[in-house]
Amino acid sequence: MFAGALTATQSHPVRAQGVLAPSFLPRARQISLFAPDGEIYAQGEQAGALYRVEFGAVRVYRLHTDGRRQIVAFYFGGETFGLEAGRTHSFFAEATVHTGLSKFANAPGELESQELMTLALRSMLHAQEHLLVVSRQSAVEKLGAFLLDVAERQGDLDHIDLQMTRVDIGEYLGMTIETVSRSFSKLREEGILQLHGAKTIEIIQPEKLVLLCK
Amino acid sequence: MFAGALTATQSHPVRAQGVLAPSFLPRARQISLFAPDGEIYAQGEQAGALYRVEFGAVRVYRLHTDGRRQIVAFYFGGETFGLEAGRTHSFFAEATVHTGLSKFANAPGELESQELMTLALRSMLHAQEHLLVVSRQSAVEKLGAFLLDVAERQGDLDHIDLQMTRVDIGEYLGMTIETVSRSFSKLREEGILQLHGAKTIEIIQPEKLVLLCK
DNA sequence: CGATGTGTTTGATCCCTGTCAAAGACTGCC
DNA sequence: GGCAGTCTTTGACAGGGATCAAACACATCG
Repeated sequence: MFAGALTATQSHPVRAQGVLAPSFLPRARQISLFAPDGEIYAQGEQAGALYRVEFGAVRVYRLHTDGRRQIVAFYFGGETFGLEAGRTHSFFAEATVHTGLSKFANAPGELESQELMTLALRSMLHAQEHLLVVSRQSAVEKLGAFLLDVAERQGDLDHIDLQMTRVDIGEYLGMTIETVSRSFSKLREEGILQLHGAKTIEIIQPEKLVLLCK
Repeated sequence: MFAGALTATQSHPVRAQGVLAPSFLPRARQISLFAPDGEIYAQGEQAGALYRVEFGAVRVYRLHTDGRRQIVAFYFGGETFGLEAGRTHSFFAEATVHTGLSKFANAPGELESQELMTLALRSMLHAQEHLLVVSRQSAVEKLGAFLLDVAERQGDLDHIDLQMTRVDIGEYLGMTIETVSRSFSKLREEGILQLHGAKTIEIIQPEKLVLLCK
């Protein structure tokens, strides 16, 4: 699970595409590496650090009492996560693929900073956006909205590198992997997108996709 | 894509109930009254105030482009809402019944306060709780979880005064009014609850309800 | 107190998605 | 490069909720 830590190497600049390159945080000295499914933190653990994704991707989720998993967010390169309301984590965080993270200490007193407030409000906003997507009616629309979100966050509106499995997508959108797969097929059949392997996606007709999901 | 904001508040996990008399905010001088469906604020309007529900209930919602409405939160007596990430509201807020609100000024500079940060994070937590309920789970389970939430927030675990219509509940839980109604009937048939009129509910077997909804 | 309109319940039917099953594609490893 | 295991796709089927429709309760007002 834990994949050790790589010292030094401040790694590539990382595209700070819009989302939260926390310039206000102390510069990280090292990057921790995580293998796929590697645990970053668990529910109940002491919170108090922020993480920035240098490369790879992270899923943050919660477990239902019946064992089902609800993924509440994914984080990609350049994005920051880990902020918590209390002293302990109320979610689990894992890498979905080989992932590198910078860790920033975060003393409680610093919580008052304007930037952290912004981070908190954005998380709140994202949670609400997610709610709107999940409560959308059809499976194809959910998937489409998800793909548009990922494309925008990855900075390329035509090509997506899905750094996660169908299981992850299903648990994020609240549907089974079969339905996820069928929805992909439907979008492909309609000429909206093309799949080069299961995880490399080309959006052929972005306008059509936007129309479908909005 | 992020336009802005978020209505925050108190609710779920933290059972401070009725609390949330935000001592750090200036005391309100008067109570504004709203008729059922009365608009409190609209999407796009200037934000910058917090509201506390004195009596009645409030729905906060967003409109999908297809005209469907997604209610993201209800607020009852003693609870506070209206916090926004940006300068404008990204949601609509309306009274569901005859409602009284106290309004608190909230200058932008005050956003750094620790209390407001907590409010934002709790709001995020509530959104994610809501997500767990809405995605997955059967209609009966959704309704059950909703009723348990409301009962706890209203302070009486056995009696609920639903200050909203079936339409509101449906738009909150992501299902049609027919399904909401059928779910009520099912819970009644199983002896879990009893309805005195459509909006006055008595929970006969709270334990059974908890078991059902996990 | 009855009338009208709104809100709720119940019924019948259809379709989407979950479930079970199996074949096909891809990846990592030897 | 070939094998094994995992991930993905596709198919068949069933069930739950959406949709369409109508009867039933309830509130407000004349």
